[in-house]
Amino acid sequence: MALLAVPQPFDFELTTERFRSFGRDLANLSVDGALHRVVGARKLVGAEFDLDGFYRWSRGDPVLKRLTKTLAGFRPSLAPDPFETLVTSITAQQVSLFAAFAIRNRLIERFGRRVGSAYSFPTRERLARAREEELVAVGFSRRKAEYVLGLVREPVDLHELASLPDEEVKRRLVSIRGIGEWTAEWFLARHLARPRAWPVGDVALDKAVRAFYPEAEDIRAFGRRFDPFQNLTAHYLLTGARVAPP
DNA sequence: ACCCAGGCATTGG
DNA sequence: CCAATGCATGGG
Repeated sequence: MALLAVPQPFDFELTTERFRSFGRDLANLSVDGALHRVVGARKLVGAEFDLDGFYRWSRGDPVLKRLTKTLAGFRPSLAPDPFETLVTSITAQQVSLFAAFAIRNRLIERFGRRVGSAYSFPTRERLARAREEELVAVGFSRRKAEYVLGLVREPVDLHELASLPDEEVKRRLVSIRGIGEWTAEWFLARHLARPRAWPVGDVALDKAVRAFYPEAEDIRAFGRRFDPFQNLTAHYLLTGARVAPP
């Protein structure tokens, strides 16, 4: 971390808050204030977000104006690897993040590689050799185990998606069984850092938006007012709902 | 014993 | 096109 150049402003505690709020996270282990991560540190601290532009733009919205002050320096952490992003999202579909983290930790312990006090996330190659029963044993539903095993067999180059526009990324991801709009939007938001990603259908985002904007009706339509900062807005509302509720 | 939680595919109208 | 249903875990 000492050699990592992070743009200012930056608040380490706020940026890593999510890794501590839903139980222990084996792949993003927070110990004694230091964040241990095997690879991808720059992504992890959200270095590529345009916070200055967001803060200037947010002055026109009283809710975000307050949140950007309260959460000053919060850089949404990004997921460094596309495969890990998708598998992690599958674990989080429908269930609480407490349950998702527990299942994900068991997946990592079972199929990942231990590196010091942290673990590397299971590779696509390793999970390609996993059996459905083994995934069920760590807590996946049978259906979700099918999704993961189907994903590892998809002939798609997940790294190539980074070069495509938002809509094309979504189109390709949603064509994969087990990946719907919610998962695709979070991929755009948390892996590719696309400014306009807006995870419609997310129950936590839905609740956060309604908490801060009681007048909100359709969340998809409401997101347009945050253009072109939907991604940062979603993250500030979600974290705000936890640490600085209205 | 419920109910909810950062969805999705499947089925049936 | 939309409504109903099953899924499996963790916390309240």
